[in-house]
Amino acid sequence: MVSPERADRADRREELLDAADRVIRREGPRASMNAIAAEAGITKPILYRHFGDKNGLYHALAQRHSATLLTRIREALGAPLERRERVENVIDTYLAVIESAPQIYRFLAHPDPAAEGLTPAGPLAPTLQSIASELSAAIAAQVDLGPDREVLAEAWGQAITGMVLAGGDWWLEQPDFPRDRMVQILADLLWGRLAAAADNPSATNNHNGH
Amino acid sequence: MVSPERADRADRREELLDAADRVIRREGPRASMNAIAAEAGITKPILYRHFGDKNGLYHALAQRHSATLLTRIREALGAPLERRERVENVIDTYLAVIESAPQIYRFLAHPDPAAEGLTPAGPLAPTLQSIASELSAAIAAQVDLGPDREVLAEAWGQAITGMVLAGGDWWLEQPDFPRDRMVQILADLLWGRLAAAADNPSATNNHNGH
DNA sequence: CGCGAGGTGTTACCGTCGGTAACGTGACCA
DNA sequence: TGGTCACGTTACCGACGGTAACACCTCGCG
Repeated sequence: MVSPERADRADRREELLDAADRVIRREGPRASMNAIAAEAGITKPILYRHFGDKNGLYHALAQRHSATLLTRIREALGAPLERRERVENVIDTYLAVIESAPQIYRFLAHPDPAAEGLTPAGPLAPTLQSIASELSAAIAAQVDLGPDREVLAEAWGQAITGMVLAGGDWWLEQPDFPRDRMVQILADLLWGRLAAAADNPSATNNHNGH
Repeated sequence: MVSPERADRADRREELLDAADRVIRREGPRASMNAIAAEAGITKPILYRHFGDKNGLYHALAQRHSATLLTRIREALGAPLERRERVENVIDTYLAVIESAPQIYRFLAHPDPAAEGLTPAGPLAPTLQSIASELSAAIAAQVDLGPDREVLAEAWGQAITGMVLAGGDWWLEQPDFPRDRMVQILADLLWGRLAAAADNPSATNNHNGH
């Protein structure tokens, strides 16, 4: 074989994940097992020996990337800042990551739902579920929300994750849209700016209209 | 043929959509064209003659359901209420719909991304994109947001849609969780309750900690 | 040295899916 | 009667996820 020296199995696994990473970066989250195998210079059965099935590979690959993302989010969540700055920090961290590797991010956030099927743990991808949990825990620990603390924190964790997800998806497609501006927009939304703003004086459609 | 009288083509199309609807309700959004054809008592090529491809069928089916959803959302967005009540009304409308037919809703919100591929128009499903647009338009028309009005409205439309989507997904899986309570939780979030709440006095992890 | 064991790799296949080509069949109309 | 046209079929294609079966290479051990 051309491969010079063969490392042990764990290293080999990392090589395969590198190959999968390259293919997904190039072709998006719908890369086929054949394509990944070809990129690695081998054929399908080897992939299956290492990862069981496509979900196994995707799971391994997702863990790899989400580990760093989760770590950074966790840091941002625990940073000794005022709450507004902390929230901005978390959002900025997320947006920075998805900006730096959009294809990989798409793979993490919008995985091909084929074949995994039964995920009763909600339609958020596993990585985002982890983020949501982290967020819920941080809210419950840091904010005084009264007796409904736990439920509120959990629901809000999910909702905020979905909010930043959708906002980030949209932002990625806006050309020349500064990241810090998007952070402000999302933080402002969370800060109730929509609720606090005045009615539009020239409104034609609101309840003052007619 | 067993079919007694054959209606004209448009009616036939509705019959096929009914069949697809039944299959999706039973098997979820991943129903195969074969299964749908079988449910309708015919074979695949007829489906393809009517709908072009799988996306055509899905699109037709989505329009059918999203039409009513969009109408109701639009009504709620234009209702002559105070803003908070209007927002609650919109969220409640959405949650009521997804509660009444979860499988259909999942089909609308989380379609099988196979084969449609190139949707550079964002990862929100088409139906949700419509909702987001509607929402953005309503915000831009009704709320005084200063010079950044349009950008804010568009970004918030996406973000709020994602927020309610993720929140709704989570809520669907909580047993015995009253809908109006979830509406309040989401509206409170939009109203900045997270931002306004006090720090948790017994916090171990916040910036007062050490 | 011979020889089995086990890991690495292959080819060739299966079932399913979305999608299509080619053909049959009936009603309707000049 | 013969032609046309829509409705329906069977049979197929290529791509996919996944697997069985076999080849090779190397290493430890008598």
